[in-house]
Amino acid sequence: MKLDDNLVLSGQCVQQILAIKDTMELISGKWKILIVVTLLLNGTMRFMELKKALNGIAAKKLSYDLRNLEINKLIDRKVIKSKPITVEYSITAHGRTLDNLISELMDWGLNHRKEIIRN
Amino acid sequence: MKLDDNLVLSGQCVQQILAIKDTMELISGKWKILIVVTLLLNGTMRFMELKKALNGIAAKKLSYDLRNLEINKLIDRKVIKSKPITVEYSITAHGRTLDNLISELMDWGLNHRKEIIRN
DNA sequence: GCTATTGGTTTCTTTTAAGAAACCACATTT
DNA sequence: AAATGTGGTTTCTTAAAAGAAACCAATAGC
Repeated sequence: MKLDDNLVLSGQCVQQILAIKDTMELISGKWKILIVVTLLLNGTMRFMELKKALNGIAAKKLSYDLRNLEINKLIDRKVIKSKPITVEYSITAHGRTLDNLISELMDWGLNHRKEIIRN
Repeated sequence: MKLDDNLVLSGQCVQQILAIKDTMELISGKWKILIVVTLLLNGTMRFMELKKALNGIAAKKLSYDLRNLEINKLIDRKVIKSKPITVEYSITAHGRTLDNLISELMDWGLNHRKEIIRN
């Protein structure tokens, strides 16, 4: 019976499916992946620089997403004791490991657009 | 000035960023990627089979997501004139091109878990 | 004393995603 | 006649994500 097969298959790859869910949770949302890409492209940036580069993001969303990315060790937050105080954000080594995934997202998206337009 | 540099950089890769957004829109949500993975693992499946394999999805969500995936040519919907009527869902050739991306999501997620647990 | 800059926080509102439950047409089985 | 299986739709409710606007502390410049 097919349903049993499904259950068996699902049972065999719980870890893999959880891994996919984990990744999706981390990168999904309207701004998170764009924040990462912006930092990858520009290197170290300050809060207001990011806000302007991301054109349209609310300060609340930016600080919220930055905190989330920091908790997950994808970006680094460094407070500079200047006057007024400035804060520098940059990608961590672990964050940089997202580049393959981001390339894949990009390549697939470009190809998908062709596929959808074609027909 | 740094802000100008950012604007220039952003200007140079509008297409790429749009491609990333496109892909994210297509795969984000709680169930869509799981539907694709389930169909990749099991081949052709009927509505009720999918519903049971996805353990917990509401019929409304399943039919909504299936329609969305079909519109984007990732899955194929085939009505079989049996009694009672049955409907078969399967991945299209284009949908199958998601496998690299899915592997990348999985690999990154597995590695991320190690990274987070480690420290 | 007034205004601007920096990096936020707080509060409130709107939009979007998701879930639960009931319903439906059609056909078969009991 | 009633129940069952199939593939949904409809309606209502809840939860989560996102946006807008006001506010704030510290400091500097005018």
